Amino acid sequence: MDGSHARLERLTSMLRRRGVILPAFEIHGGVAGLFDFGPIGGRLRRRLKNSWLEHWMSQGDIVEIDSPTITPESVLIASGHVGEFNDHMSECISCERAYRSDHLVDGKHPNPDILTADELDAIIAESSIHCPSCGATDWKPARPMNLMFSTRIGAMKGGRTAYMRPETAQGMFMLFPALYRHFRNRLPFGAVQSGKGYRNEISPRQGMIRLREFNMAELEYFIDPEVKPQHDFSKWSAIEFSLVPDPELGQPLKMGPEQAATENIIRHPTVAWFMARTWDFLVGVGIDPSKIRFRQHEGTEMAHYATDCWDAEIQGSYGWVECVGIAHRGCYDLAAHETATGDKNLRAWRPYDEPMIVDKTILAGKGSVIGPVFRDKAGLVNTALEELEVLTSEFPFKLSLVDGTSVTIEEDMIEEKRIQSTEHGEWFLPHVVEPAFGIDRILWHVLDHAFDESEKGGEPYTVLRLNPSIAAIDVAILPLMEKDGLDDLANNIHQTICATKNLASYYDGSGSIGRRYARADEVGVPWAITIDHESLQNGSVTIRRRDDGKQMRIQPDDLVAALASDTISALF
RNA sequence: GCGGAUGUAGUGAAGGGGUUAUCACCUGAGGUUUCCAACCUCAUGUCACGGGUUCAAAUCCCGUCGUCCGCACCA
Repeated sequence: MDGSHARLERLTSMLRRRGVILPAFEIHGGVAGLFDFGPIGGRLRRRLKNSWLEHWMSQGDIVEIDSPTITPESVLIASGHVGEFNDHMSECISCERAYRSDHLVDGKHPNPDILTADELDAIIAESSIHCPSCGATDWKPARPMNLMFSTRIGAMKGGRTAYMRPETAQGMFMLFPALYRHFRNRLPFGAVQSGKGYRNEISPRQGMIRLREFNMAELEYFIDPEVKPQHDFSKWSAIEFSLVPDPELGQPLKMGPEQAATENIIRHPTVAWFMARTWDFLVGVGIDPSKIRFRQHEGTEMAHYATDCWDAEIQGSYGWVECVGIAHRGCYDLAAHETATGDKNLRAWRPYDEPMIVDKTILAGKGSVIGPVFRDKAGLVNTALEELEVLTSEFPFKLSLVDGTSVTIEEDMIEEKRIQSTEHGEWFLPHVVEPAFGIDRILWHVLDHAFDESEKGGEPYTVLRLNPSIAAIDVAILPLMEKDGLDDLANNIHQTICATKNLASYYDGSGSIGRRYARADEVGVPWAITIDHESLQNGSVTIRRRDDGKQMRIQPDDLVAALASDTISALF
């Protein structure tokens, strides 16, 4: 443990020293939970995000959207975040332990969630709630603990309360009608969004693991709950995942995704599918496969919206850390927004195989009687009669109208009528499966797993074994000496590479060649080229592979082409 | 949020009421060097922030902020 702690300190030091990840606002004293991505980290994160986007977009039925980070309060009330995030805490005066106030009054009130701080304090005092830890009954006043950053839209007094979004998912739900049109009314489809999320954590700790402003990347995949999903799991037939089910349901085991879905360990095949695709992504960006496991949320731990949730956890310097949450949210969100707004565009249309002929017997008002009796209310009466679920044969009876009044219906006012209609399908709320990725946590573990300490000539030697597809810098340009025109040639090559799409190089001419290799290795540059006197004669340069130090000569044009097409490894 | 520890160049550390704050590595310049942290010379850069005590504060005191550990919390 001490050894791994020391390694963690060396890693964090290196990340600061080399401009990968640094505490933000440091000259003003710093702010916990906020980090800068420096010249290496910024590009590294960009590439990780791009890999993520490409990974999901490659599926063909997924599009990218982007929505505001400032979110009106009503959206987050509907989604449940305002309630969830507005916990009150009560602190015991004698032992100073803090507990959630609503948990303390559990059982003393039918719905403790909705109580204000004063109401909570009143119940705690009246019922002389004992501290679960020390048994005392004296409590400090309940204090709200809002985990969202609040702000106001609009200046002056007329502003509207808003929050910085705690997740990007709501953006996708807001855009459901547009997505549904985009996909020509056909499920399943998905939308991804990658951006900032905000949570005003009480005490951010553990470096990049718990942040106040963080990079999240979420996918919402909308499905028809009545259609059996068709997923091809053959790609993972030989792979077994480490699965940790809810302890009440089963023991940890190793199993492929298809079998786990078949045996109902993973409750929905689409969740299994996204777990498998997530595994591919993580391994593809350089996470050690043996350090990935999927853990099922326990019933009590499940987020307010989820019906089944599996976290992809990655093992690193901080132990097992949740980096991806793959949740089956059911129709929770769309239903909540529909209820809150009354908007009917959050549904999808499911055609029946055969049109359905619906026979209905209704009580229809006789216009000649209803009209004169009820006059301007006659229309309302007719509507109410048609909507009656249970037909009565007792008269007279009271009929409630939508305007809140009620009228008395006599037998002679109505007649039974059979009507027949043909229904071709129905509107339903799609279900959604949501893989949500903490980009910063994944980036941290990519660095953690790539950080390789060894020895070279008796000296400690550090190599960041980043996957070339996400390494911040593709190639280091090293003139053997900065004279005789070697530096000019090196600079030309540097310019050419930087001007090539998706490639970045850096020029380093100071210090011995070994020192410069070491500097490049430390930040994970996969390739280094040196320019020597032979380069001046025939143009060729030496290319060195980071991971084994192997070298060969190559023409700069061929090098750029091979780098751009990612075929350079094949040359060795 | 509570308790404990702590904050000195980019990194890691030593020191400490007194005039120019020390060391190593790193970084930069020059020299040397024909491919894996070599060597020589020189140089840049630091006492977290704010207040107090004092003739004098980086040092003592208080507060704030940050960091680490424990408790609590953790879409």
